[in-house]
Amino acid sequence: MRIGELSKRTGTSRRLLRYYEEQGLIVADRCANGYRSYDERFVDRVLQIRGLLEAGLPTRIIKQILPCLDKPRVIHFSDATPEMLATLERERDRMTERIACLTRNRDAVAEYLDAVRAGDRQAATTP
Amino acid sequence: MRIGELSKRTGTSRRLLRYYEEQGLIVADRCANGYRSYDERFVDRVLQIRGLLEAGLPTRIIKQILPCLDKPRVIHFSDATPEMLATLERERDRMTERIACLTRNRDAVAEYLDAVRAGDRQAATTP
DNA sequence: TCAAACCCTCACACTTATGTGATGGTCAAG
DNA sequence: CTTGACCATCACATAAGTGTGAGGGTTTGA
Repeated sequence: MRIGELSKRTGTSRRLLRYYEEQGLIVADRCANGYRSYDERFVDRVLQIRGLLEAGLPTRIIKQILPCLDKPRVIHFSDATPEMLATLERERDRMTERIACLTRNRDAVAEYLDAVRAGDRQAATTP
Repeated sequence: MRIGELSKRTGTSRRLLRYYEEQGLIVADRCANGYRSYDERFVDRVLQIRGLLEAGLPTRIIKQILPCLDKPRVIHFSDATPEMLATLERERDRMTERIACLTRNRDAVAEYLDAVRAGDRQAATTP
């Protein structure tokens, strides 16, 4: 598929798809005419990237963790330098912190909404 | 406490504390000489703001959800317009999505690290 | 064959969260 | 009274993610 279709299927502008490529997050191959060519797997990959960006991770970090997330879990030990592993552990912990913070605050928002709704119900039944 | 102490206690630069104020996330009162003055509660509040920023929420949204998170759960129904409630529900759902995405990817990173460690152990015991 | 709809690269612009520095006021300790 | 450590505002700068448009090729269908 070409960039336009990938753009539609991921809800991501062409501009951004090119940007992700520039940042090394995806590597498209090229047709004879120079057009980028993507296969099915790019759809999920792009959605994953967007989810991580949305969750506050910078492309620099996403680039580092993406290779760990490939489906046929093939570990290239040559890639896994100690520094790399340390980085990944740090990122894993940071992600855990983010999850905790988001969960705490989401629950508080949800609780607030529930309370408002309870108040509404009471206000409606006891005027 | 003045801005310098709040900065130290929250690990947040003075510049950013002023920025958060400019964005309406915190409201400091002023001493006679114009210095900002903060009480204890600002420490947690600032840490909460940083956690949410870190988790990818923009100040615009943080400003909207912060009032729901106050401890003495006092609901100002006058504040709770239908649009406001709709916004909060949307944000709650977005936060839930972020949490899911982060959890998925964090688990994948953790799994990868575990696999590498298992491989190391095996490589070490069967050379 | 011509137009519409793609694609390419390049470049400038904007927003958001930040850093840094200039310029100057306040205050406490020597 | 001066020095150093605070504080204030203001302005300029930067990186990251993203939009937009110019200038120019390719493909496809009427």
